[in-house]
Amino acid sequence: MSTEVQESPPRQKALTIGAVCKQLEREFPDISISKIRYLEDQKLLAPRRTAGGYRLYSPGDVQRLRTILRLQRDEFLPLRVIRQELAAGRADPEVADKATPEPRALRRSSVAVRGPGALYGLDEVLEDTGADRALVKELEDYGVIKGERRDGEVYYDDTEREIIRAVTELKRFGVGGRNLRVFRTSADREAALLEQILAPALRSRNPERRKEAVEALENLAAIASHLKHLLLIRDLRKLAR
Amino acid sequence: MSTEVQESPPRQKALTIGAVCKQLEREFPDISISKIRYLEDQKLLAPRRTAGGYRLYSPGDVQRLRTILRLQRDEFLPLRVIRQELAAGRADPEVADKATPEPRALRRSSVAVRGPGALYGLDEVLEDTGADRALVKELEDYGVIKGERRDGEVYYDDTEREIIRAVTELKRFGVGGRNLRVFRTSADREAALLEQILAPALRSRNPERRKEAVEALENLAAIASHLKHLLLIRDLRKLAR
DNA sequence: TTGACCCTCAAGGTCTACTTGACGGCCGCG
DNA sequence: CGCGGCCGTCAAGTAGACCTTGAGGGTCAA
Repeated sequence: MSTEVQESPPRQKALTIGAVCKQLEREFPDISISKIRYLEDQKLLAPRRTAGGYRLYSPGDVQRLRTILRLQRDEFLPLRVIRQELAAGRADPEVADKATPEPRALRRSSVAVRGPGALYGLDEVLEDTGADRALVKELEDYGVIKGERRDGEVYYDDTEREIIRAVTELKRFGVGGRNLRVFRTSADREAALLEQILAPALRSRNPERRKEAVEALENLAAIASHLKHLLLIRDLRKLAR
Repeated sequence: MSTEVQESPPRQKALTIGAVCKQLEREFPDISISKIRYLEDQKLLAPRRTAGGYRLYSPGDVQRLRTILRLQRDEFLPLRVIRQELAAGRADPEVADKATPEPRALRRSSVAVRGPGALYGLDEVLEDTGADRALVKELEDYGVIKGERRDGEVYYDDTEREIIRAVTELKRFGVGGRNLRVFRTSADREAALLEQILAPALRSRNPERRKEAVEALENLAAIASHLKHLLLIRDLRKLAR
């Protein structure tokens, strides 16, 4: 319940890389110094440094590392996905949590900016989302979705299908039509913001750099989505009382 | 257990490998004949064969293949683990069931509009998120977070702490200061929208109704967050070409 | 019989996740 | 101050997972 707050500065709890390694090797036998450094190289960690360049890991850093190793060992997640999960704050730092209702909820990589490319026919999408034809038309008119015309048929990708699903649900609550513009314009504005930041790299002729930029974009998107979510909650809490 | 095939009609839907491939390439664009053969090589499939050696896939085989591909794409499981899951009968072969009463249980990152619960001291938050004091001050000045003053100390709730964390990460990418206003104003606008819809119920004197309204608010917030996320991805895909 | 499809098997490619080694600097203790 | 034990970067190498390719040849249905 009450959060005990300690007064004095018990800061100073930072460890060197070797100490971290020793501390974790009981729980994760295949840890190593080089591996920890590698994880940093992959942008999964960012410990602070001493003047001389030594890495110093705070308890928070160590906890983050523990989470990374657990996701890797128990959930088999690739580092690229772990990075996004962490950026989006979607990873529970709790370890000894009580029963998880579902051992493994579907976790569809939620920030796949490079599309997988699966396409769905219109009827399939309608069936699947419970939307009606008029709604889809409306969304197309608003330019929210576009579909891909191919020999007389329209196909939608998975993001579009999910958009249709979400909008259908919102409609059941009475959010529809022009109200959706609120969402659209804010998304557009954020995209513009992110583009502005990454524009040079995205247009680089060096494919290496472009790949990095797309990855950064995915990470930024994950964090941005998370932030928006949090801000909305913050607003709604005020509302709810 | 002879492989006697009766003349009876309701069977005989076996497909050749090419046909299977064609059937699945909509849902799984990176499927290929060689990949299907590889999966068999890895003991994940065992279709029956014609006298001449051709593989013949029953509907059950195809379903199994679909499960494999889904576990691989959505759950990131390595083939070794998928093989075990299948052997243990632990994989759900059902996907196309239309009997979902509520279209979809949304259980994404929690939308706990009520109950903040724990409070965290400033130092704790700084330690934990890697933020610096100036950033927190800035966020307070912008009115994004507020903290709770209590006998000379400032405390933050978990949402605020996560906001600080997210903003800190964004900053590492070069998103800072006035750019954050984009996020803030869009969150505010959405909150206003949701309030407008639920205002009567929220202000009701009937506690039952108010409770319902808060629940609806949480649902709406979850869907709205998801939608924003999808829209952002849609925009970014265009960006990333 | 013919052309599209399928077979196996060996070799090779690409990607992720590290490890190794060379060369050198930092840190604290006596 | 100097010594031994950690720590730093960087380039190169390794191991395994997951497929693809290509050669050489057989099967199937019209």
